[in-house]
Amino acid sequence: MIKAQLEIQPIEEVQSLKSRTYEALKVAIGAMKIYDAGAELRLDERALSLQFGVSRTPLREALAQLEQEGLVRIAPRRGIFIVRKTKAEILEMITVWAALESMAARLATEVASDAEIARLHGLVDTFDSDAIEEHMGEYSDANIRFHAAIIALSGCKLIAEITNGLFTHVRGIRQRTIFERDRARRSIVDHKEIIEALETRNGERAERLVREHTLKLRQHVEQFVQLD
Amino acid sequence: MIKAQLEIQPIEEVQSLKSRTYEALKVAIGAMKIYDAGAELRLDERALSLQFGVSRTPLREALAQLEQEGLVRIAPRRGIFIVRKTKAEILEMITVWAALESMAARLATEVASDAEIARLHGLVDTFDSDAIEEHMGEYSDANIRFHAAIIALSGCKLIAEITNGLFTHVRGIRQRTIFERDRARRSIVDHKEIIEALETRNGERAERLVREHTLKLRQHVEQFVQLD
DNA sequence: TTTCGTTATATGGTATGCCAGAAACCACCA
DNA sequence: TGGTGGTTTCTGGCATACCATATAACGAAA
Repeated sequence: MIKAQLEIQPIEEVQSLKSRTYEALKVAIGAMKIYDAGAELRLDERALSLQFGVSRTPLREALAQLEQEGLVRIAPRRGIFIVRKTKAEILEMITVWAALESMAARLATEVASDAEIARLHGLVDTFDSDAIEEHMGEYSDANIRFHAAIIALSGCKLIAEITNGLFTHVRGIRQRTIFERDRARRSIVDHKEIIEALETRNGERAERLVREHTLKLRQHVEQFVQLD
Repeated sequence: MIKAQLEIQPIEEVQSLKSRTYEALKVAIGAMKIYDAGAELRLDERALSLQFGVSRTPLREALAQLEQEGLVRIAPRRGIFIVRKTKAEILEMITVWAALESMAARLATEVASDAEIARLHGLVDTFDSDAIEEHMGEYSDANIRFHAAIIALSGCKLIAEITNGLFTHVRGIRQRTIFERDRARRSIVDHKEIIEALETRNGERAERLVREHTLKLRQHVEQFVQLD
């Protein structure tokens, strides 16, 4: 007998103003080109509360969370400032990223299924052609997704969480990072090697390749990106 | 000519109630044995605001930060609950720790001075004797400081920051972790090997040793610590 | 006695108002 | 004209009052 079951779907949980304000602020800050000279880094509580249409209380709680996350700095009776990361801090973030993603690669060789690993090809092989420079935008996206995929394959939620947090900060820099032709091409070669190491379940090698790959980025940023 | 200079010292910066409440709550939560069965995990805003002698506003901002940090969960109109980490989450934290500290060890071989590395002996050689079991408390402290020292030697502030955050969560577990005699003894052997790798500036080896050392802890917790 | 509906209460969510301190502004004096 | 000191204003910190909802308590009906 077939029961006519009620289609139950979770009640649309309208999030609190605090959390919605938090998200909105995060997006807004992410969209700002805070590294452009003369960018306005000051936030005004009252102005924001008007813009968002909420009172200062939930707004301030959202700001407290963003402060904890390191996105803004609250100076008592001075103002609220978007934090501009120094180059040294960016380099540290990339270093931490290297540590975490390489560990993720090692874990992936232990826990990911063959099918899951095989799916990585889709994020790399597309750009096999020599016409990379024409698809830099797409490549940049695929590049990010490739690294996120490895982290996902590790099954370690915490690594995903932390690297996500780092990404929030590094995103601003990305706008100013120039991928010259050779870097993109060599990056693809690296990615293929990484996939191969994962497929052969060579944890040691996968870890090393990912680490070295990311440290190349570190070196590149250190050498060519000007911030301060 | 010697000037009679005014001895200027920075004015005692009285922190905001928010940040002081944040610190106090963090300490209070850390001191709680939240993993004991029947432990009270619910926090009451109004009661806390009375206990701390502050209004709910700064208290709530502090709680918002703790929520961001993952120490508490705020359920709308239900209550505020101290987050009990699952065993799986603890294991992930140790994994992340392994990734970060091993990277720190690698960095330390590149940037730390000989003198700084030599100072590590002080945290290990003391326990050379076979009477470790009589000084478990001290050893536990020295053990923690040893790992913190390696991280400090890397010069990477971000690694220190993240591992500190992890430590806040793992501290609660530590109370329930039994260090049996052999683990302590073998731990000291590991530490000596690590120091030697650092002294010989063998980054590859230092990284591997630290990683394996921490993954041993992971394995131990996975096998012997019961939480859920 | 049990169950269901109603009411009361407890608890977090939000708005608002006032306060204190910092910075900007301005007037006055040298 | 330049600098100093007072005053105003702007801004975040904090307290409090009220609101909405989840849960508990209670009572009536079956």
